[in-house]
Amino acid sequence: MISFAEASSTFHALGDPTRLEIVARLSDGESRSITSLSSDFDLTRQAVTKHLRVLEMAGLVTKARIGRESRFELEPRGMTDAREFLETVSKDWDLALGRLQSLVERNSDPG
Amino acid sequence: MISFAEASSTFHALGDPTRLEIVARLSDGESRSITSLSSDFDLTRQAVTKHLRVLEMAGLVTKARIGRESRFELEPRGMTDAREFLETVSKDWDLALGRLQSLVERNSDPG
DNA sequence: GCAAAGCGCAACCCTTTGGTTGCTTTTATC
DNA sequence: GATAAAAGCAACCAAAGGGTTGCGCTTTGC
Repeated sequence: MISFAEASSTFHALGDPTRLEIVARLSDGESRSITSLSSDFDLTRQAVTKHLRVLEMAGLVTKARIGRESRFELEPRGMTDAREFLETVSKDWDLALGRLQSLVERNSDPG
Repeated sequence: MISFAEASSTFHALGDPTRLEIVARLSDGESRSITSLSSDFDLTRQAVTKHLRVLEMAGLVTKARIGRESRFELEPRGMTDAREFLETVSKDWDLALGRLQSLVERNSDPG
């Protein structure tokens, strides 16, 4: 399982609208340069660069220098880890609710 | 589907270690008062209150005033929505990768 | 009815963050 | 080899975030 620290880092990276949209744009599996990504937003190249660094640190994208370009692509492992974290919490909840439910049924059972 | 704005709000709420742990502690399905939750952390009650407000705004927990207590419990819908968002992105990626894969196979096919 | 528990509100403080501008460095291209 | 494209680096700035303290309000309980 992914650690709490890693999970919160991943969620923090996804918790910005611009970064979330960058991730969504990269979900077509293709790599993009910083300039190319910047053209999608009303932001400076440097601002986008900073966002990409945050995503990279969280393990959500990977960077590759190709010629004079820095190309970024999605690292699906990061997202999978985050999903699994949420699934774990949800399962805990479901389980607890199930126990509660059976407890209620047992108590309301007049047998 | 959940909107980008909602999703980034949810991820932002989960992107803090303290808040993530609050969510985990509430995953047993039971409600807790602010003072009770505060005792789990080395933080002031007010600090925890602020975190709870962020979680509430993101739709991850619900608040209920009972007597002199404010009891919070997990709202699993918020987490489900976040999970579904990540699943969508992952599926897009898988799909794109599938297309890429079949393209490669077609081109390398000597037939 | 009074003390204490639980909470809300407001002010304040320091750090992080998201953004900018300006300048240098590396790589293509003609 | 000069020019332009792409990116990196550094300084700076305003706003948001996470935290605190202090005080007042409601509910409980003796």
